[in-house]
Order: sequence, then C-alpha cells, then structure tokens
Amino acid sequence: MKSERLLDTLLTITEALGADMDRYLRDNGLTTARAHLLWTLHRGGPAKQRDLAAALGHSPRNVTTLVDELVAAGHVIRRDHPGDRRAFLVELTPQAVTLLEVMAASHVELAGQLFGHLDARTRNELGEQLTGLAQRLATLVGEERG
Amino acid sequence: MKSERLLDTLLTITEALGADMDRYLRDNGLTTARAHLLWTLHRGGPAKQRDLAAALGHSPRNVTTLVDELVAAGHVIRRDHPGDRRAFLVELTPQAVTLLEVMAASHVELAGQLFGHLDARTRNELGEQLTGLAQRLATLVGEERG
DNA sequence: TATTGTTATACTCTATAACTATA
DNA sequence: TATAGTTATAGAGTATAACAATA
Repeated sequence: MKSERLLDTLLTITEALGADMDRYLRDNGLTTARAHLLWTLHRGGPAKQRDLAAALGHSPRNVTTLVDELVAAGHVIRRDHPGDRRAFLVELTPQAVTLLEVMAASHVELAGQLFGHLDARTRNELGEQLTGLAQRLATLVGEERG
Repeated sequence: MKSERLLDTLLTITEALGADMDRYLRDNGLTTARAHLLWTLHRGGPAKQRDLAAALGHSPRNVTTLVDELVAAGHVIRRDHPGDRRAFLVELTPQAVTLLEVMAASHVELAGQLFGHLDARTRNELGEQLTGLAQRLATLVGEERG
C-alpha cells in the first residue's frame, strides 16, 4: 500500500476518532477544554487557576470561564487557598470523580471495540508501528515542517 | 500491548496530526473550513453555495462567509449561474489550483516522512490494520456509541 | 409556494488589557 | 513591584430566522 493511502486512512481515523470523542464529551455535558481541565485535576490534585492555565495552555481569563462553568455544573468547587489569600484551589467534587471513572471505563470499552479482536502478536506489532508514528509526528510538529 | 495503550497512542497521533495539518493550513492562509471548501471544488468542479453547504455540513449562511473570505484572498470567484439567476457558481482561480497542487505535493512528502522507511510488506500489513480501524470507527460514529 | 443567497443577530470558545486584592 | 483572579472588550467560527429576488 502506498504511503499516501496510509496517510489518507490515518486522517480518516483522526477525523472519526475526534468526532466520536467530542460527541461523547457533549453527551456528558462537557467540552474538550472542560474535560481536559477535569483530567488535569484528576491527575495532579487540587490546583490554582494560574497553574491550570499553564498546564492546559489557556489564558488565565479562559480558565476563569471554564471553572465558572464547571462550578455551575457541580463538577468542581473553589476553595480558599490556605497559604495565599489571592488564590483559589480548584478541586473535583465526588460527582466529577464518579464521572471520570465512568469515562475511564468507556475509554477501556472503546479500546476493546477497536482492538479487542486482534491477537497478542498483531497488537504488539501494531503498537510498535503506532508508537514510531507518534514519535515521528512529535518531531515534525516540534520542528515546524516545511 | 494492551488495547488501552494502543488507543492512547492513537489519540496522541490524532492530536499531533491535527495540530500539524492546522499549522500547515494557517501557513498557507487557510482555515480547516476554507481548505475543505477548496478541496470540495477541486474534486467536484464549480458548485452552487447551497450544494457546498450540504457537502461540507455547514449552514448556507456560513458558506456565504467562507466564500467571501476565499474571494477576498483570490482563491475562488463567484460566477453567475447559467440556468438559475438566484444562484452563483463558485469556481477555483488558477492561483488556488496551483496552491492545491503544492498542498498535494506536501501531502505526499508528509506521507513519505511518516511511512517511507517501512518495507512493502509492513506497509501492507499496517494498511490493513488501519483500514479495519477506520471501518470500525465509521460504524461507531454512525451508530451513536454508548 | 419553494429555493438561493444575504442581512441581522446570537452563541461558543478563545485572547489581550486594565483593574482589585493581595503578596 | 509582582502575582492571582476578575471585569471589559474583541475576534474567530458557527448557527437560526427573517427577507429579497427568483424559480
């Protein structure tokens, strides 16, 4: 198979996977940005809005909006920062933790639907190819391809 | 390799590939939506705005905006529709045709950078896996996964 | 009456800059 | 003087609804 067709197929996958993930997030009342924020809190624990902005690559102003929306939806709370009266600590609610667990389970399920039919050897070979691909792409994206 | 890790790697690729394509389009003065419109004209020839809206999944109003911008950039022209005085035929300029040829060449180059090192057999196997993946994803996206 | 494209308007997501309150 | 977060404002990108010209 020619390289161009491989790339076209990969782009098709990219588009469908993005659409599927977006739709799944919308079904759970989240946008991509809000979901990223929740996962960042899940991984790193309670955080200041400033740190969330840096971690997510957003402006501080935008994090204010995202946190406002997540507070309104009951997914996070703002607590007073113990050591800095200017700042808040943004923290997941139990409801959000439950939601993230459901989403993690759905992630596993999707993985099974996509790759579950493969035998161990094929999965390993495919894994090697995809890992190499991810590395080459990271290099390209990092160094401004021309 | 576990299915979840395969999916994570695929999501990494999806993100990097999307970022790379977006940056490439910006470098050429295009957005994703404008580029899609140009490729649609390239494949199908001159078209009415209504048909472009249907083909691209946009509102007619939005196509008006996109075509306005592409006219301003010199990529398309609006011609009077020969058989319907309500409508325009949107048509690529020679400049846009040249740009699309350059973009197609860059697409081939990117494909080479990503897959050129693989031997024919590996490429075929990878192609089969990716094609199967694309089909499973199309099914999932089509039928509202739960 | 239906369709093509436009004007008017609004919503989402993002950004920068100026401001308040702390540090 | 610098930092954390907010208010004010703006700019993409998209949508629906009402309207004019034409079918």
